[in-house]
Amino acid sequence: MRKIYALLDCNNFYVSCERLFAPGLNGKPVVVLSNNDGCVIARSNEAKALGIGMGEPFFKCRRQLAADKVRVFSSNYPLYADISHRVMTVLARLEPEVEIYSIDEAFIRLPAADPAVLRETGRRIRATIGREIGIPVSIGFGATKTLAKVANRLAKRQPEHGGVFVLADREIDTMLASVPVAEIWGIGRRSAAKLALGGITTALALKNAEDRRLRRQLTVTGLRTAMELRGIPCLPLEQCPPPSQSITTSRSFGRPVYEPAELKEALATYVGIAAEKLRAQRLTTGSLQVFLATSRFGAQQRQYANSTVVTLPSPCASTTELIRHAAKALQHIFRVGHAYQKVGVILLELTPAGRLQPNLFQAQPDQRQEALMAAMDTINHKWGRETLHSAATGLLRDWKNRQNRKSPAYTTSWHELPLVG
DNA sequence: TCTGGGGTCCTAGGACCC
DNA sequence: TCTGGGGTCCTAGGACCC
Repeated sequence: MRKIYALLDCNNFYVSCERLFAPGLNGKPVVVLSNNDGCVIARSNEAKALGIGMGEPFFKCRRQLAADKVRVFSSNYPLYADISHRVMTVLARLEPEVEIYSIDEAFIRLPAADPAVLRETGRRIRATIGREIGIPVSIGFGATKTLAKVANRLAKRQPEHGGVFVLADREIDTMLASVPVAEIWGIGRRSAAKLALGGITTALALKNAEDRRLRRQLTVTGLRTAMELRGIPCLPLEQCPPPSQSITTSRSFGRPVYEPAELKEALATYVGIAAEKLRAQRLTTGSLQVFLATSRFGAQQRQYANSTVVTLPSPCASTTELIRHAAKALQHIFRVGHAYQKVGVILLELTPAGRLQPNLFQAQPDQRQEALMAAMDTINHKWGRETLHSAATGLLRDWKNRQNRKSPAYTTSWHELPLVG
């Protein structure tokens, strides 16, 4: 049976989450900042209308934001993750074939049908999520994932469609002619520039471009995108997420850091978070990469960035053991005198826990360690991250980043429940 | 003063092997 | 002294995504 794809996308997701618990923000300009209050990463429509750009550094637009009375929030990921989960749960109840693609997007696959029928399906999903969760969403339908993305963009940009748009076969070319090629999913800045040299500036021109040339200029990924625009599905619906291949944790510091002791504390903290994610997915890591860097900006100081990979003696998921290896790796790449801006860790070679290849010299995995980690995860899950943490992560933690405008964790912390009246 | 964090996939080129 | 061809694996870097 012929299938059709839909993309559901939460409108201005982080801003919509903030508005859920502060309805006074509806109709007002609102933005949400990235970690460390660095850049603007979500904007309400009112904020977009004021000309605030996506990814704009906060320090550059700070005065404009204040002058225009824009409400500014630090990002509150526990809140957004929880609301996302609720939206996806409702969607999964309504539709059997769903791929959760990101925190605010999901692909749906459903039997092909008359555009009017699809439109009705879209409206029903949209209304149900709006009623039960309170998050506004847009839904676009198309013959492939890439076309569904295009349809979603039209649903969002053209209010007359009421948030739902079906890209019917006969109007595809007319629509694609009006879409700049850079806005197609999978075509970034670099590819768009390459294509422009050959006169390809619209999605329609990409659709009609010659295969050999696409293959050469943009590799198979570019060719796949063009095929998808032609209505030939090349990207499958991934209903169960494939297991992670790597887990990264890193943060920018709130101020430049010079002291190795502070770097070590920060690194231990991130290793602890990464290891917790690792255990939550029931994985172990076979090697880890430690990296550190000075700021990419500010030409006045010397820049330095380096990284190193450590292979572990045997696969491991213990915070304390990983901290030990990471600290040793850090010593290798640390150079005195630099103004460091960030440090981080990547866990690699992830394999399912339980089927360990034990080290020849270590008869069996350390069961006391495992029990300790399990207890720590349980406590932290119940009482909040880092209720219990390794002493290596420090007590003073003066290096921590800034988050001066954070809303409460309304739905995930007993201490921060919203008050009524 | 102040510029995020976490991922995936693809390719070219080098090392190594037979 | 000169001279082949085919294959795998690994890594770094580029590009893209949200």
